Amino acid sequence: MITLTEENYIKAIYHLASNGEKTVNTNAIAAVMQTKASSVTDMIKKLSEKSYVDYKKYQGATLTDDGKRVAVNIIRKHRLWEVFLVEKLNFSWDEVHEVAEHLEHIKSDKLIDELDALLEFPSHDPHGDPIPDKEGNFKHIEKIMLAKAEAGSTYKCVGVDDTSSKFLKYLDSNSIALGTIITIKHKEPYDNSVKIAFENTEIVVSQNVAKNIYLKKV
Amino acid sequence: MITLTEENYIKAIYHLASNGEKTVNTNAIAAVMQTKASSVTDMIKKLSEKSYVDYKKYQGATLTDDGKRVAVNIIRKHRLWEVFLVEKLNFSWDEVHEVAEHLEHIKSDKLIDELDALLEFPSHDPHGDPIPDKEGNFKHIEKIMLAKAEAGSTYKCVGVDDTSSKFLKYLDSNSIALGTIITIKHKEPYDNSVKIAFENTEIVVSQNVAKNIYLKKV
DNA sequence: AAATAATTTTAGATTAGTCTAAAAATATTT
DNA sequence: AAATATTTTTAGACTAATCTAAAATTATTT
Repeated sequence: MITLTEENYIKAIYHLASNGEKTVNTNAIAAVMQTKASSVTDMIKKLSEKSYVDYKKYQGATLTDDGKRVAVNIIRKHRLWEVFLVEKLNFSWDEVHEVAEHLEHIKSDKLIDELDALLEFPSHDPHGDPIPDKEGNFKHIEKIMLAKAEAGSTYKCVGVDDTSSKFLKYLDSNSIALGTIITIKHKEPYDNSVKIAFENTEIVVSQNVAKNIYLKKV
Repeated sequence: MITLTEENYIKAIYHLASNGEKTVNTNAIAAVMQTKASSVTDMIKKLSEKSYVDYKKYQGATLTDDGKRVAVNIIRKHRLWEVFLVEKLNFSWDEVHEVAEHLEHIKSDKLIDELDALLEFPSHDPHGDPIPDKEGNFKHIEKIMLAKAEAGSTYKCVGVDDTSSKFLKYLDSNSIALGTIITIKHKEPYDNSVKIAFENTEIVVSQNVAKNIYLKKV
């Protein structure tokens, strides 16, 4: 049996490992889990005993294949529920994350498989993130940060990194959504802001924003 | 903040109070919660401090208005999720209870209101139990136990008491469902079994079964 | 109304997850 | 390479929910 807390730690380790190094350090986990390093050490030991992570003292943690399987399954559930909330329950993309954080822990294979079918096997969630299939395979989409896009080129918006309500509402208020076709007009070296054009509009976005939008060349 | 465990105790007390006396004793709660009387005492004290139950030592517990409000809200969520599982995810009525036990604890008003709308504001769950509205009002259906129905009369099946998978599968295998029109052919005084007729069939059901089926005169 | 039985509560211990404060190990600076 | 800073771990304590065993109360029987 795996507890709710264990699942959340595994998920945190998975996310930390996927955007960066493969071995995850204690403080980083503590930051994500909003807890103290000492608590993380305790939990890592427990997860290590249960074979969800490999752990050597002072050397950080990495997920085992078993741990990865658990993480991907939770992510599958989280993203399917997000699609459900948007498609069937009229949630907007900035409202789904928190509720999905709870729904993702419900354990029932039939529930998830039928939900998947009801939604017609969606490949991406409302933020553009890929949804793993039953076996845990995802289609990796090649995408680049807006911050790294080249001036003069045109792209399609295919995802966001920050899924906080605040950021998504900012995008809404600027009419940027998944699928929006964006041309890079100018990259300002001084503050790394970027001038972009789409649908008769031209706006300048900060570096912070530019790092949280993913594009694909068109 | 109310914990998962507290919610489950409140629900248990509500159900125990609604089929019988208004004051619920410690051992009865322990039986429902599959725990020991001493644990129940501890929890009742805690719920009493939080004003969800009235409690005097050795005198059992009763829900306060606040406690009832919590209980009815959980029941609303439970029954809406059951309808969702049957109507949208192809669950059968014997599969829904366990999953709904978990889904009922997800806290989001928007989630439940939108779910209610998606299901077109159902009045009853898959077992015939009424679904409270947002304000906690349910329409009380007048119904009688099959065991108390009178010989010679005709009724419609409107509910079941036991929602265990075992019992519901028994009903399925005998083609008894909500809405089935049943005529009482004979009540056997020896063992309180009942001979019933419906749709070209005649079967005898035991007293145990007869006590778990609810009928309404037609 | 005693005696006995059943129920309920208390006292003290246990587990999961957390914390603080101090110690140990590793990394960085000088 | 020694000193300092940072990170991680340990030790011991705390809370929520549970348990066992014993004590207290209430209910039932004789």
